[in-house]
Amino acid sequence: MHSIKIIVFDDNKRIRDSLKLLFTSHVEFEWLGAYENASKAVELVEINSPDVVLMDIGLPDISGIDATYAIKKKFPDQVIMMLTVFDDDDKVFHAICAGASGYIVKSKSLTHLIMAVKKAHNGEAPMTPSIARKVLHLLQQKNAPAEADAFNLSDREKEVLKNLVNGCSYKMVADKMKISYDTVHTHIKHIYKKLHVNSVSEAVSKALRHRL
Amino acid sequence: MHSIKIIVFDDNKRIRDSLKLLFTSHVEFEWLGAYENASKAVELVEINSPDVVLMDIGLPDISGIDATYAIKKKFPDQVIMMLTVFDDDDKVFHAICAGASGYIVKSKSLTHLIMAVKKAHNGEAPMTPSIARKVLHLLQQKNAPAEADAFNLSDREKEVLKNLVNGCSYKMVADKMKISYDTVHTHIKHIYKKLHVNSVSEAVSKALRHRL
DNA sequence: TTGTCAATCGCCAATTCTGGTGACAGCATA
DNA sequence: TATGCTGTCACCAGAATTGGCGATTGACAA
Repeated sequence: MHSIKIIVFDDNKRIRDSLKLLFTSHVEFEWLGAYENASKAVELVEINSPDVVLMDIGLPDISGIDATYAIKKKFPDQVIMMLTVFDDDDKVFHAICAGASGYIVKSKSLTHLIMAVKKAHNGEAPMTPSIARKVLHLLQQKNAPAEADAFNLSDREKEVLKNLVNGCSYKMVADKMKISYDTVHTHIKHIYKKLHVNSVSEAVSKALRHRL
Repeated sequence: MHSIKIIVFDDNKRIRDSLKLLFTSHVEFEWLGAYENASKAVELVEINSPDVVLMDIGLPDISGIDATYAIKKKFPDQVIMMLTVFDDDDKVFHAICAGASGYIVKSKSLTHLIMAVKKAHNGEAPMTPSIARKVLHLLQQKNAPAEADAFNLSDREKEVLKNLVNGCSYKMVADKMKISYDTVHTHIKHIYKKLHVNSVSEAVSKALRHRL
């Protein structure tokens, strides 16, 4: 198995130096260089074709997150590991959405870092447990259970609403549910009362927002 | 710091026994017992008030995921760690949505398990990197970038659409955007052509689905 | 300069939606 | 038994939406 090519973007010279020392002293790695800002990140990745990119988040000029977006856009399979002192929800969230493959805080030991880079290169997603926790919470939030019951819609009403969400007109709903147009009308009137809305568009957006 | 109380749900006797041996031989833990099915999980948790629940996924009768839902519903802060041989996307996904605080595969060493339980108890979210990768992918999917450009909507059209999504009528949109009713009408006609729809409800659901 | 396109506005007719007031059967529950 | 809820259906009038047909302006590219 050949060596893992590493490139680094970090504005802190001390960290660049210590990373260089770390990776050049391990034969499993090939050091491609470290850069203090990510403004030329895409070109550098293109030229050097690293196996793993180590990216700081709080970069001047272009943020590590934007750089990650840019790199991922051009090289979707590029492995990028976020390496940072911050671990606030928002940063973590955006980094992940940008396509980061791993996320470890700088306070971790250097052996941890070595392991993490190997894992990332291996297609896994190393991250500190505290980060993992944030990620779990984010995912849980994104998939909060339906709040359908809160509005107390009857089964039939839910069915009508579902069809509305799918873009059906009154007639089409009537057709699909094999009931008369006027019944659909009645159901919808009830739905409107319960959801406190008064148009299909409001009902649809409320339904989707509350995952009914 | 007092000992961490552990309760286990796993249908495999061999595993129950080895977990018992493991945790009773470490003073940091207090062994509350192991059960082969989760049908009484909620009551058992209520009676024993464990610090950490170890839950197998592939349980007979009631699945570990359902049990997790049930426990979390009654005790939202309960720490539950999934302990399983499976790591397919779907199971992982559902376990997380159910509220699992950690997710490690059984193949990991016992020392790993001990560490993981401690971390989970400490509010972190231990998970094997391969699981973490799945979680990242799930989150990335859930937040896929807007495909707005695909439909080629102009800025103004996007703005109108946004207002429709918020449940505005033509009149309200006109008001908000300080343009005439007929202009709104025209914009909407263009939007309908571009999105290949012919009603607000369809447009709204398409917009929300594609995160425009 | 010509053509294209976004953004603005207008009018008209057909269709659809909305809100109101009814009605009736069935089912559960108090 | 009475009451309430769900689900079904009907009619009406006013409001909103939809799909045509236009039009003018300004910006930008061929």
